[in-house]
Amino acid sequence: MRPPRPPLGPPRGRFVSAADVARLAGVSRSAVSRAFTPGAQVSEQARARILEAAEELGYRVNRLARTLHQDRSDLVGVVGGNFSNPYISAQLDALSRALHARRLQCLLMNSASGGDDLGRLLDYRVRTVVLLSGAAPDTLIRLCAQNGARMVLINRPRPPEGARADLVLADSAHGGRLAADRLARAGCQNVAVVISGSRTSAKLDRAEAFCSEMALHGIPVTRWADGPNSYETGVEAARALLIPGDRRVDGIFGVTDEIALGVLNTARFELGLRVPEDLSVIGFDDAPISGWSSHGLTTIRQPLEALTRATMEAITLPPEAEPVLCAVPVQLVERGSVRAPIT
Amino acid sequence: MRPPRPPLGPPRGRFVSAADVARLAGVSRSAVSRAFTPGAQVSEQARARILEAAEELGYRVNRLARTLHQDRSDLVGVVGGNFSNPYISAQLDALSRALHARRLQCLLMNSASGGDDLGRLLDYRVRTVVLLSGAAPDTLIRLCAQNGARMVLINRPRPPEGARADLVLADSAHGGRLAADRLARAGCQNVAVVISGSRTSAKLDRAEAFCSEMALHGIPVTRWADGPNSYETGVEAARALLIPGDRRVDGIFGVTDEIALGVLNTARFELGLRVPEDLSVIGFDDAPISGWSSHGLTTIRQPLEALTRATMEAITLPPEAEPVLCAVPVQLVERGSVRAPIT
DNA sequence: TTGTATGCGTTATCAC
DNA sequence: GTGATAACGCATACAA
Repeated sequence: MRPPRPPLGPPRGRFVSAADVARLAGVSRSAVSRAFTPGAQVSEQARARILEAAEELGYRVNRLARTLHQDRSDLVGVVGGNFSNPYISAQLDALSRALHARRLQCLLMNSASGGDDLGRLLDYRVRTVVLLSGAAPDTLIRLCAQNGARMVLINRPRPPEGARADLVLADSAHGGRLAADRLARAGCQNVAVVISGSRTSAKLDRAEAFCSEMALHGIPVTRWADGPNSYETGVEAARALLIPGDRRVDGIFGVTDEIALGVLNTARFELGLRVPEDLSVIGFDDAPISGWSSHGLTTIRQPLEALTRATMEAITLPPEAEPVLCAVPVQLVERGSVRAPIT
Repeated sequence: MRPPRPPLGPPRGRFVSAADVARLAGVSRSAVSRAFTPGAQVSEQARARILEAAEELGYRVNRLARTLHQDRSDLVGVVGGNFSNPYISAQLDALSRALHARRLQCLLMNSASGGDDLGRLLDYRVRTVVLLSGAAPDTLIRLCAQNGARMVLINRPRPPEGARADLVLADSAHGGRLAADRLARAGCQNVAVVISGSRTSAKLDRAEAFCSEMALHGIPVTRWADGPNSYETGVEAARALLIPGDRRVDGIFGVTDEIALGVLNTARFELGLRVPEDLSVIGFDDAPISGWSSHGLTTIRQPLEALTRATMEAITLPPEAEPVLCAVPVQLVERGSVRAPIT
């Protein structure tokens, strides 16, 4: 039992409650509640007195308690594995802005921090879980289904049959083909694709489509798949793939821009190759830094705005709505890291 | 009034509650509560039955309701203005990991999304608010104080007298001096400092210290302050500052790495200057991409680990503990964008 | 060890 | 328009 705190006293490490405000304003708790509920019936006079008291005390409606009563919070769980990845961080920036605009809150979870306690998001009664990276663990899928929370997977592997999840997918296959065609047009004779070892399906899809398309062109493809989705992976791949010789690799597709930038920089500054004269490099994502003049990376762009818009649509669907599938088109962005087409 | 849902029925858009579990396990609700409270008294037998039922239903303790009872959540509000900034995103990545390790949750707020509704964080009864960018609005400071929430400011302006906030500050003044001394040793005769227009005190401090130190060396400094803390700001500053002439600027200090990279790239690729031969560039932060071989930016490093550790210490302090001030040392990192010292 | 009763801060329902 | 009262899901003091 806590002692009733004097209305104007110093903070005691406790949050101000509606009861505190009611006491100061000389009204009942329900009146305070109504004053903060849009469309509720309160006299203008009482309302003003209440708001004044609230302002004085620094009162804020406890949305946790409100959620209790409504069984649906305005929290959205956002899961990512590496927020310093240039594309992920751009995604997060755009998504958090968009959530904020719809008055939803972003409960962030870094899945890189070990044990997949992603289920903990449900402890906070998130209305939706959004996955930016990693595969959706079966336990999480089941947990969301059992608790009626929506799930939005962005460029993630398609979950097992019967799992209810919204899918936002950039057109990986088309992107992979675009990359392949571009390298072919550049006259590449011996190309490689660098995939991270994590083998997320979106990245695999990009690589698969790239390989199939290259097969049509009759151009051999070396596959390099190891390590996380990171710059260092690109660095190591470049060191391994770009060994001098008469059949040296002359074109590389990195399945993410971060990987491609690792390849690009290693080729240029460590191995002394000229890009695009000696080596053509193409990426996938179109992260902001890819356009910097220090890189000039030709890449397959996943438009961030479209991705974010589709994500927000799925997020704001009512819990019982059928899952949606949203395909986001991609496009080639020329920047100069691939040789000009031969005519 | 909702109908009691069949234990194994399909999800009805509602979260599973302890009552549901109790029903299935044939025990009271309190027993369920105890089974999930570490150190509570439950028979091993009941406990097993309860956990099994919980597993089957996909039950998760509602931490929102638990918070209600404890008046202290494990939510930490994290405020940033631009998550795609290379240093901020690295900070966020490290911080979210560290929070997760202490079983705290990260409630993210993007302050760039307009109206400073930062007060909304308190609606979720966050135990602490962490500011990564922007200045702390007075209203937020007051709100936190009145509600007994801690506040941690990372490289932010010192709040008004009497405001209780933990401060984590990299040694801006020392960093600014280090930058100045380094450019002086490189033989620069005419330097500039590029500050963002946002004028956060940490950035101003860096610039001030730089200017004072340069004055000691008798080297004139041009100040350029406009635009946000972004790459483009560096680009525009470079275009404006690096006009050809016999007294051209031969050294530039960018108060953040992102700005410095904008300067560096513009000088190299747009203006055709050689760095460091024609122009020395030095930054502040040591973002991961500054070390990439495409940049090789000499910079003042704020060690991320120390920053994060200090932040976590402040975050985990009890609400009533006195505010702490933690100074984080900085150091010069040589990478080649500044000319070798003249002897 | 177990269940009952109470309180946490809120909203919704109900008399007045 | 207003105030009492009953939920909401949980933890806990207390009784059994």
